[in-house]
Amino acid sequence: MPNVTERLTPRAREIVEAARELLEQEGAEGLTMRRLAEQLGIRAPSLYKHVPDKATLEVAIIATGLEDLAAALDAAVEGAAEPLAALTVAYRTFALSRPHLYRLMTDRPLPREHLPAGLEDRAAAPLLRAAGNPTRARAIWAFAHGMVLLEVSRRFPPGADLGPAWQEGITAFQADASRSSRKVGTE
Amino acid sequence: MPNVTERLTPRAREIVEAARELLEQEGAEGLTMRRLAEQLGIRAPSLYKHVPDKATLEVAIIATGLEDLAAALDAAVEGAAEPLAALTVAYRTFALSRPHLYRLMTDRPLPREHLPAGLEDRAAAPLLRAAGNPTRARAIWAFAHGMVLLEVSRRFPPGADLGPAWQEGITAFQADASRSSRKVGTE
DNA sequence: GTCTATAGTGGGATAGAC
DNA sequence: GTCTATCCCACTATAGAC
Repeated sequence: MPNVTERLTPRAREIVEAARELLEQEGAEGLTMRRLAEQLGIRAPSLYKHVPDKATLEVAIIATGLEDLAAALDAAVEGAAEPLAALTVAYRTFALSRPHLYRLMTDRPLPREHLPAGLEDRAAAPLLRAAGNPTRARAIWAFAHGMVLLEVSRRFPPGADLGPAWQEGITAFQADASRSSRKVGTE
Repeated sequence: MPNVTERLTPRAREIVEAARELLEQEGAEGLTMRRLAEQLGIRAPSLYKHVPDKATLEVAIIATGLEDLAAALDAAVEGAAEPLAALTVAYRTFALSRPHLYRLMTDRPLPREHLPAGLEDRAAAPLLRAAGNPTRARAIWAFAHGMVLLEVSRRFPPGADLGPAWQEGITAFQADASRSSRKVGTE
């Protein structure tokens, strides 16, 4: 299983695209080779002429998701007055608009050996820049990730207003940023 | 499917206990009625004399996990000089020592109708007290939840030192707490 | 409380023809 | 590039005997 997004035949690309749609409509359990074939109007065994197995297909889906995330975050910081706030909003929007893809992307260790080189770094770069150092970037990522997952898993009490909670975290980390840059500069 | 932890026969309790162990050893996919029976030295159909179905069993597992979490957090705050720091440490310890149970507890909406009354509130109370208001409690919870999940999913870069990231978040929210209590008091 | 037998469903994947 | 036929696996759950 070599790098996945590269050297994908056009037909394979269509299959990955259909798989993403199916995943989003039906969730991870609904993503089966049989249903995917059905969505494409073919039989399941035909898929194996274009994709070696289901695991490879999932890696390809994850790769497209990371590409999209990187693009969304890049667009969000561009010329933003408050990069941290802009990034968290974009991150939340990304995740809530494709919750099942987001889960697939974060549920498991990244299949780094099978991802295009530099992709993970590209997706992480905007936040790393806004946060100033890896430690703060990780803390802020964790906050956003936790908010998003608790939101899509509907684990907060029903009716909880989450806007203020997001704002609370953003404010806390912004203040922390100025305080810690006074103290230690960048890491 | 009525409230689950109450009115469990002794044999049913043993089954739930074995299920928790199996879950932790094998992960959520390894928790099947067949394997559970095997662990107990019986056949799968025999389980159904004691437990109505698998969904009920999962709810019972979640309930025991919430009980344990509530107890761990209560113990952590008791007499702690820095309740917020103590709580995050206890939360992390809880989750990392039973990652699959933790996932099961947070993956999906809480089955509130089938949980003992007040259990969710009991588990949430220590953080709510330490945070001062629900909004901040939610933000801090999200931070801890995100850290824990990224940690157990091994999504951080390999070798990343996560102690500083935890500290960063704790510090940020502690500072935020004093600032916002000056401004608005409790919610 | 446990068993055997079994129903019913659905999954990933391969062989080989067209 | 797609098909049919098929294998083999695993799962939840029920019926009914002991």
